[in-house]
Amino acid sequence: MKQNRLNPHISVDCVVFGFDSKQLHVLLVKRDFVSTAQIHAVKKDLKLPGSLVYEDEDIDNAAARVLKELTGLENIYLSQLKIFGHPDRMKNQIDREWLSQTTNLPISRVVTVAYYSLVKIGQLFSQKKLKRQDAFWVPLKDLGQLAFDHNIIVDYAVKTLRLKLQKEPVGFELLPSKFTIRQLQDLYEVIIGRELDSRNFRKKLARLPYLQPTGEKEKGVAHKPAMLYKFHRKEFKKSKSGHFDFTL
Amino acid sequence: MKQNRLNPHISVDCVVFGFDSKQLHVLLVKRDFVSTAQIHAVKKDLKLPGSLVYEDEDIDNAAARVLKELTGLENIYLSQLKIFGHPDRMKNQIDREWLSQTTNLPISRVVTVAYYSLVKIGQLFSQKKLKRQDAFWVPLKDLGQLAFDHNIIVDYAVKTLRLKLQKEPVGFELLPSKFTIRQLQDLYEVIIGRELDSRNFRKKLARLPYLQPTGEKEKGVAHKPAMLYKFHRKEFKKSKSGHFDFTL
DNA sequence: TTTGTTAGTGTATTTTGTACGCTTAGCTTG
DNA sequence: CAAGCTAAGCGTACAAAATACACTAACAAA
Repeated sequence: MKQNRLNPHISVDCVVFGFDSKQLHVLLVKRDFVSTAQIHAVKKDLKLPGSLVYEDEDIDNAAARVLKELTGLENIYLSQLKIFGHPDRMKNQIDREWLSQTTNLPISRVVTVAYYSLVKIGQLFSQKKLKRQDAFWVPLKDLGQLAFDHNIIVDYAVKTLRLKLQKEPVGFELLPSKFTIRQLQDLYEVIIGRELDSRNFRKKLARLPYLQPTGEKEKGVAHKPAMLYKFHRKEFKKSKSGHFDFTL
Repeated sequence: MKQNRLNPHISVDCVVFGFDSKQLHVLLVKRDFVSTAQIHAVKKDLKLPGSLVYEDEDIDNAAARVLKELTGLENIYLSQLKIFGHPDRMKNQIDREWLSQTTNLPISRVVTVAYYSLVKIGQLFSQKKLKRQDAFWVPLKDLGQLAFDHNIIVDYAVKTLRLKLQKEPVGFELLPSKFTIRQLQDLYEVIIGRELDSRNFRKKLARLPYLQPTGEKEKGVAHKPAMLYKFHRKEFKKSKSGHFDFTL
């Protein structure tokens, strides 16, 4: 199943978000590339982890495989974001050169399927499985210019993340398994770009059956230590399958 | 721009929803097809309007073009739904035969980009531009078996429609430009699959700046005639760009 | 022991959701 | 032409949720 031919028409790209209790980051990989013209600045040589899919491979699987190959991340929930298929999205000469060098295939037009995902940042660097050391967390705020149309893809992913947050408590995916309320609130503030009242935030949380205190407390902080909480996935699923709201 | 080569790897398919004040319908087209083996039942020969994209064509444009070619529908807002790219999605022999007959291309694997859209049913049949008369509205409830993996695509589209309704007042797209509150409520009840209290429904509506009475009334009904309302798109956009909610 | 810093609780007010009953306008039917 | 049917449209009382705002508690560092 592995050593198949590559399908030179369809690729996948993954936008993986991480949160370090300060800001949102995106996982990028370095593009090794020797231009025929000149050597390019490092900033220009970052891209989303992505690649062509195999002729005989499901697209969703391809995304998971590529992410693993390029970053070592495994068993990550990837969600389809959107397809980017403008015929000119590869018009940049550098991009075309890179593609033909790395694939040895005649490339005419590549349609890419973008995926996005949320991970706890620790997960990446704690893993020994990192196959290549050229995967980086880059703060969303200073992404600089990426290869291909990857800036557009990231922008779209950020919007989608915000929308997603309007309906699902997806924030928990970005935090360690035990976290404080403050961490959760910081995360929400970063994503929605607005400050929240911590008292009302807590009040909302108190109603949730799927947020449970662990009994443990934070240690080594220079102030009153906070309670650590866990997200109970099973409880969440139970509570979710209830009513159904609508908007007019 | 038109008479380009077809890209035999990527197709588009459109799930177009319509509402006839009773139930939801999906727009389907007949597939003309002479099987080498036998003639198939009509039910089996319905499919979503869709086709391969041209080599040099933006995917979003392709969806609009195909929809127009197959159904006459034009200037419809199409939204990307999901990509369906399982390698076996074309394993059915009949589907393969049909494809190679209609395209005269060597087809190995086709990844399709599904789009969905909401239209007022009248719009289709009032148009003279209907190029082919083999486009039909079929009630969602009795779709029967469709070609390819189109049943899966429709199911996914229905789910997405429901989700969409949780965040945007997308219902107006399905009604004629002037409609009664009752029509709007019926629509919502069909989509969310639950009855709503009409008094509270009205109360919610009363707060919306973008729902405006026209002054006209229904005619020829065997009861008190209802006021006709309009959806004001500009007002809606204004009101939308305000706050930002989130879910925990 | 004092100081700085964040955790964590409480209350009053406003807004929104929910449940439910009655009157009104027009057509239909005897 | 009057009585009756049907859906429109309004109003009220109660519950739940969002919002605004102020203080005490626990720990580390100085």
